[in-house]
Amino acid sequence: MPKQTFLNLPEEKRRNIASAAIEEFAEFGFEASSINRIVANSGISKGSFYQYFEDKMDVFKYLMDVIAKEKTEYYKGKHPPSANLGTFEYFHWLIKTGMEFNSSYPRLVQAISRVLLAEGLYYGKDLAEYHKMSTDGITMMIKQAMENGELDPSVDVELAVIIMETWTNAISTYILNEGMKQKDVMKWLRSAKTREKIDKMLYVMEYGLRKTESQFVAGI
Amino acid sequence: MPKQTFLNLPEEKRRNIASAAIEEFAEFGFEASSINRIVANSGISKGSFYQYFEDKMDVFKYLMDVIAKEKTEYYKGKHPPSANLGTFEYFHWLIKTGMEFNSSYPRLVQAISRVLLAEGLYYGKDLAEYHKMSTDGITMMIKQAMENGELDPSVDVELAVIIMETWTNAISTYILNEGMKQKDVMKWLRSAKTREKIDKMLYVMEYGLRKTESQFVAGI
DNA sequence: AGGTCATGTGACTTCCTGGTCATGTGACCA
DNA sequence: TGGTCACATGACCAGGAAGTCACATGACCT
Repeated sequence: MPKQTFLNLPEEKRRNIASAAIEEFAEFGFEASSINRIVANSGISKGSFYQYFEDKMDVFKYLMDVIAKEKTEYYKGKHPPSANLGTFEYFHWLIKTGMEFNSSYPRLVQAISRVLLAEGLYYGKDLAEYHKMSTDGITMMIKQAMENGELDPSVDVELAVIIMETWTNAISTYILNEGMKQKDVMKWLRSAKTREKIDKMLYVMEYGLRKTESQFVAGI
Repeated sequence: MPKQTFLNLPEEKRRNIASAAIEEFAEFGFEASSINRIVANSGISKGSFYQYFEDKMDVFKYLMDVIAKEKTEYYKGKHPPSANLGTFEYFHWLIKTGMEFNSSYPRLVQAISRVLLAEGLYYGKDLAEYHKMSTDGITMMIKQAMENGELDPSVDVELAVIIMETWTNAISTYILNEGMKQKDVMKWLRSAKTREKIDKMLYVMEYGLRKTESQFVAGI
C-alpha cells in the first residue's frame, strides 16, 4: 500500500527507510513508534515520508507484505524432506523452516511479532485480516489431517486451531528472545540442543492433541 | 507505591480513580493511555493525580498490587478439593479457580493482562519482577512434582516452565476474549461446554508433557 | 480568632506528535 | 532556452501529552 513514489525510489533509499522503520517498531511497538524518528533515522524529510506512505499503519503493512513475500520465496526454495508427509510431520517442517527464515531477519520478525502478538491481540480491526489468514491456513491443515485419518473427525477443530496457534506463537517468542542473546543465531538455531528443545515443544503439542482428543472421543 | 495522600483518600474516591485507570488501560494499553483522560474520567484535578502517584507506571503497579492481594484473598477463601492433590491436579485447580476469580474482575484482569502479555513481553525492565514471581512459582511446582515422582528428574525444567506458562497465558487469553462476548460471564464459565474446553487444553499440556519427556528420557 | 498544614486546583510550560503546504530543485522534453 | 512535472524539503500548525506551581480551601489546633 505504499504510494507509487516510494516504489520508484532507488533500492538503497528504500532499504534505508525500511530498516529505520523496522528498528523503530522493534524497539517501541506500534503505538509508541514515532514517524518523526523514523524520518530522522532514514535521512529523508517529513514531507517525503507522506509522499511515500499514507501513515504509520501504511509503513507497517508494507513491512508485513515484504516479509510475507520473502517468506513465500524462502519456502519455495526449500522442499519438505518427503513428498508424502503426514500433517504433523508437515507442521513440524513448516515450523522449523519458518524458524530458520526468522533467524535470517531477526529484527524484522521481532518488529512484526511484537505488533501482531502484542497490540494485535487486542486491537483487531486493522490487523484482523492477517490473523484470519493464519487461522484459515491452520484450519485447513487440521481438516486435512482428519481426511488422512490422523485425527479423529470428532476433534474440536476450533480448539485444535487455538492449540496449534498457541504453540507456533510460543515457539516463535522463545526463539526470538533466546536467539537475540546469541552471537551467531543460525549456528545456535541449528545446534542439537536448540533443535531438541523445539522438537520437544512440538511433541508436547502433538501428543497432547492426539491423546487428549482420543480420550475425549472415548467418552471419558 | 502510591503516595500516602492517596491511601488517606475516602474509599469511594479511591475506587473512582482506580476504575478510571482500569478502563483506560483496558482500552488503550499502557503506552497509549493518557493521564489527562484518567484524570478527567475520575473527576479529580491533574495536580491531585501527581499528589497521589509518581506517574503512569505508578498507577499501573498499584492496580497490579490490588489484584495480587485480592487474588490471594480469594484463594485463601477457596480450598483444593483434597488435601493431597498431585501436582498436575493442583495446577488444574489453580487455573480453574484463577479463571473464576478473573471472571469477577474481567475489566481489571483485561487491563493487566493486556499490558503484561503484550507490552510486558518485550518491555521487560519495569515489569520483569512480576514475571519473575510467576516463573519462580511454576518452577517450584515442577520441582515439587519431581520430588513426588510425578515427573522424571531428567525433565528439562526450563522447558516445562515455558510450557506451563504458555498454557496459562493461552487459557487466560481465550477466556478473556470469549468471556467478554457473553452476557453472563460466570454462567458461561461454569457451563459444561466451557469447562470441557479448559479441561481439554490442560490435558493437552499435561499429557504432552508427561509423554514427551518420558519418551526423551527413554532416549528416542 | 488566628495560625498551620495537608490537600485540592487548573492554568501554564515544555515537549513531541501527526500532518500540511508553499517553495525549491533538477531531469526531461519541445 | 524555457517550460513542465515529479519529487524533496523543512518551517509550520493544531493538538495533546506529561508534569509543575502559585494559589485556594478548609479541618484542626492553640
